Amino acid sequence: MEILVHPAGEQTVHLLELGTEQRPTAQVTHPRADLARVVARHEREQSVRWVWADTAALVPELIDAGVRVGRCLDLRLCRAILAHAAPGRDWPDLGWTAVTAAAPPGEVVPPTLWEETATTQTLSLAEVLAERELQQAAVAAGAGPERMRLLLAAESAGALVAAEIAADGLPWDRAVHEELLTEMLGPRPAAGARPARLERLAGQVREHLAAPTLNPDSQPDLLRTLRRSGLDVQSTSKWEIGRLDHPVVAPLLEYKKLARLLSANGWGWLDHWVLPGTSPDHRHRFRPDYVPGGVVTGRWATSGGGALQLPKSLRRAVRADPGWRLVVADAAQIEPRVLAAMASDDALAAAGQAGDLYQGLVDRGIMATRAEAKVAMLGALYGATTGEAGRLMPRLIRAYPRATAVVEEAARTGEAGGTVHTWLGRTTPPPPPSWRERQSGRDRGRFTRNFVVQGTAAEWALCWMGEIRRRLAALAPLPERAHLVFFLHDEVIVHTPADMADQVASEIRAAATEAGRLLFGATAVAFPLDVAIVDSYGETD
DNA sequence: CACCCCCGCGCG
DNA sequence: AAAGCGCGCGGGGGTG
Repeated sequence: MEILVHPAGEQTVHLLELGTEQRPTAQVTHPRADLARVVARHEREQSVRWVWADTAALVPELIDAGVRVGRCLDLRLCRAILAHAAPGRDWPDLGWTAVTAAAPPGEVVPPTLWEETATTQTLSLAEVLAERELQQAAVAAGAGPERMRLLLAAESAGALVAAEIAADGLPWDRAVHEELLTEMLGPRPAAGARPARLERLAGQVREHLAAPTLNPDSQPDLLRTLRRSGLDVQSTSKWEIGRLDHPVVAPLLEYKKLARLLSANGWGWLDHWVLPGTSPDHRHRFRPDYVPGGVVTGRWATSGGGALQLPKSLRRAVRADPGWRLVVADAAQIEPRVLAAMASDDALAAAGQAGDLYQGLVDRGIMATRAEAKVAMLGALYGATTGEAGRLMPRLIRAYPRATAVVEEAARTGEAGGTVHTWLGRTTPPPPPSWRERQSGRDRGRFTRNFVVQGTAAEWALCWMGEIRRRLAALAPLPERAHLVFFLHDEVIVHTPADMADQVASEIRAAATEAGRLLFGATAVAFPLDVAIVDSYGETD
């Protein structure tokens, strides 16, 4: 059954059973403080799909109260998908344009910001009910109602996962992180000062360039100084500097690497984003602020913390609690596999059957080396026309005409100003009316080409995670339940009691197969994972 | 001072 | 200095 939850102000909350004929059959009003208890009772008694405007606005208080829900429908996220899929319908403005950014931990948020983001509070019950009915009508009238329902369910499950990861946090070993920083940068400096190692490197750079006042953090200053030293560079990128023959290259590249580490994940980041866990025998926790559906293609984004850019060099600091383990799983070559399934390309499916799809291309004599196979495949997915990828393209098209036709077709549609959609029906926004003035058709074509694959891969990942979440909930009750703690496009980390790690690993594998079946039915495409059971994320590099 | 853009680099 | 997609983030430096 479906129950709509609608907070009315700070004090009360309405619960409405949604009848099969889309009309509410029973409405109950509770004090807001009772919400978690009421939700928990329903969860115990029957299988419920909760329907609400905004998961991020409701679920954290349930989690705080120790209550987890099985399924939901997040109307705000569904609206974002449906408004693009059915642009002809008359969608009222509900103030849902912006993604809700949660406050970083410990941050004092100005009240005005809260007022701007807490837009769902102002909606009336009637508006939410009307929205729900509009959405159902749009789904039913759409090109693929079944697929769209799966997408909306998966997107909503993602919102639950994101809320739970924020609550549970990624276990983080502060001491390991601090050791790494000290090792690479030197001891923690006074606020605003450069760490010793960086200061030394800056000195070497200034010396090699005979520029005693150079600020290596200033791109204009650095570019000017390099050119004045007779170095023919157009930028200060490490790519370009790396091919120079000059004694400044080594210290400068090292400086850039370490300066990046300091500014992105230094002591400041650690203080701000890694906080004590809820229990004394826990490690600290990094709580990523994921934004489900934050990317046009349907990938997640982040808003603060940079969880999706966690440098590999720091992954050693991600460590399970004592008595717990991390199960790290990533989907091997998910984008080409998804493409093979979309195109029913049995030849490409067969190449990926044994495990490594790129190696499969080599074994079949299509490409000479694995590196070549990867470059060619990524080139096809991204729309490469020149260089090595462009040169290899004809061989790929000849070997896999069905799969390559899917992305070529998406590119042609985009070049002509059309919209394309993913397997489950997420649609590109239309190009703005004046797009040709600012963007070439080729640019738009590369975007739509990649959209269908990146977006469908994101759908697979959502189904995978939703299925993992469902299976883990069935495995054990809280608080000893294994739980998702990290997500990175095609990779997950589950934090699990050590004695359940093997079981968790096999559930994660089964979930991957199930995700493929949910999206594509009986497909010839395999969705293998690389799975590792470790104490530290760094062990998987 | 707040705001915005550019650049460069981390991730997939 | 990217060929070839999608992002977030921080620092510098300019503008109002």
